[in-house]
Formats: sequence, C-alpha cells, structure tokens
Amino acid sequence: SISFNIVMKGLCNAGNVDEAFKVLKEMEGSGCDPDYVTFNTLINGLCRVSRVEEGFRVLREMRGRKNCRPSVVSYTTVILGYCREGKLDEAVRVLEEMVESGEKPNLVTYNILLDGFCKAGNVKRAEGLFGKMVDYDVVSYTTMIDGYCKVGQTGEAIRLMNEMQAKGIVPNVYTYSAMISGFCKENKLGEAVCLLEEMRERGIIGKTFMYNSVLDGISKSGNLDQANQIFEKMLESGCKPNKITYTILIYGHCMKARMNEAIGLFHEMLQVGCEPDNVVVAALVSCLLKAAMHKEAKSIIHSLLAKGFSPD
RNA sequence: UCAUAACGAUU
Repeated sequence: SISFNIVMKGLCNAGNVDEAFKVLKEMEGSGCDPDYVTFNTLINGLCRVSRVEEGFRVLREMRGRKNCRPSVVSYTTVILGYCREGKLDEAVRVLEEMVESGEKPNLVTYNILLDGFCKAGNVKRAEGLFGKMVDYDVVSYTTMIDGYCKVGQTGEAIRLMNEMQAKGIVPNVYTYSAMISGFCKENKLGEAVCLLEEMRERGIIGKTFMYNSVLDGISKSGNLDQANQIFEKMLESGCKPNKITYTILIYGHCMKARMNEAIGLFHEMLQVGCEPDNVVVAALVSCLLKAAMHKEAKSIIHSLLAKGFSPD
C-alpha cells in the first residue's frame, strides 16, 4: 500500500483528488488495505482544493475503521484547510474536537494556527498563542516574523529574529525572505541589504525573488553602483538571475542614462536564455533613440531576431 | 509513504 500511497500523493499534489479516490477503489478491489497514511493523503488532497468539509468527513469516517484512527496529522490537515480558507473559528473547533478525542496537538498544529491567525489579520491572537507555546522551531518564528512584517512591524520582527537565535534556533532562507521583503516594502533598503549579506555569509543561497525586490528598491532609488554590486554578489553566491532581475537593472540603467551598461545587460540576458518582454525592449530602444544611439537601437532589434524572438 | 512558514517580485 506504500506504492499506492505515493501515487495518491502525486495525484493530490497535482490537484487531482478525484483520481486519487479512484486509486482508493482500486486498492480496496485488489485486497490492499488502505492505511492511515492513505486517508491522511486524501484529506490533504481535498483540503488543497478547498474541499475541507469533505476532508473533515473522511476524517470522521476514519473513526469507524480499525487501525485507521484519525491521527494528529489528520486533524492538523483539516485545521490547515480551514486556516487557508480564513475560517479560523472552524479551525479552532476542529482543534477542540481533536483534544476531546484524546489526540494531542503538536508543534505543526500550533504553527499552522499561528499562520492562520496572522494571515487572517489577527496578529494579536497569534501573539497570544505564541506566548503560550512551550516549544518552538524555525517555522514558528518565521511565521510570526512574517506576520509582523506583513503589518509593517519590522522592528518586532527583528526582535524575534534575535530572540530565536539566542535560543539556538537558526534562521533559514524562509526567515530571511520574510524579513527582506518586509524591509523592502517599508523601503528600508539598507536593512534589507544587510540581511542579504548576513545570509550569504552564513552560506545560505538566496532565492532570485529576494534579490529582485532588493535590486528593485535600490535601482529605483537611483543607486545603480550599489545595484550592480549586489548583482555581482548574487551571481557569485550561485543565485541565478531571471528575466525580472534583468528587467529591473536595464530599466534602472536607462533611467540614469547609463546606456552602455543597459545594452550590456540586455546581451547578457539573451546569452543566459532569458526572453525579454516587449516592455523592456521598448523602454531600452526608446531610451537609445532619445540618446541618439540609433545604431545601437537597431542592433538590439537584430539581436532579438537572431535569437528567434519577435519584437513587436 | 502523510500535515506547517518566505515569492505574483519587473512594466
């Protein structure tokens, strides 16, 4: 049944719950007993596609089966489903039902509720729960940090980041990502840059979107030298730029009339296989024309054609 | 073999 479970998980993750239920039928037909993992997988599949009620029903049906008692994972999965729908009251109700039936919530259960409260706009309630928890991990902290960042409380978020490290909990790429996008939204670019650096020093490879938001802020503030420097570090650290990264930088250089660098970036972009969209091309070409660099403008169009792209 | 956190970031 392990193989069946794996197939079902694949189907569920692809959003194909109904197919997964067909597999369940096949299992039963072939004398293979579904186990608690099978049902948990189905519950998760249903919750992922917003069929939480049905997921909850599957959980209840588990109670009638031998050796398939609903576990902490079953309940937690349903709680997650309700949290994602923003139905926190329902989520809490399931939690209570879980406790009544003798199943103890674990750290994952609490982490999910923390996130649910934060995402529902109730950071205070998340804070309350966080204060009552006895056990924390990097997810608990990152969830709260993200919650604070999303409501503009980066100071509180940083405080938690220090606190977690004092407890020996190490921030990971999720933690940095939450903090950095929080700082970027507040236009605290200096802080964002510092955290990017700290992250690299710790050997964590950042994600492209993290660099993009920092680069965007820095470019728009007109500090192209710094943007270029961060871009260098990004490449050195092994983080791959994408089309958006190049778009940000090309724009930035155009705005500062640094056309040769803009052109250089454009060619680099083509070389690494990023397809520029018409918006960047239009911006670049029109800037070149304004700067009376007609030859260069033409050559941009030619490079595009040579690569098989069609500029409109 | 099952459940949790960051990203719709460029125009």
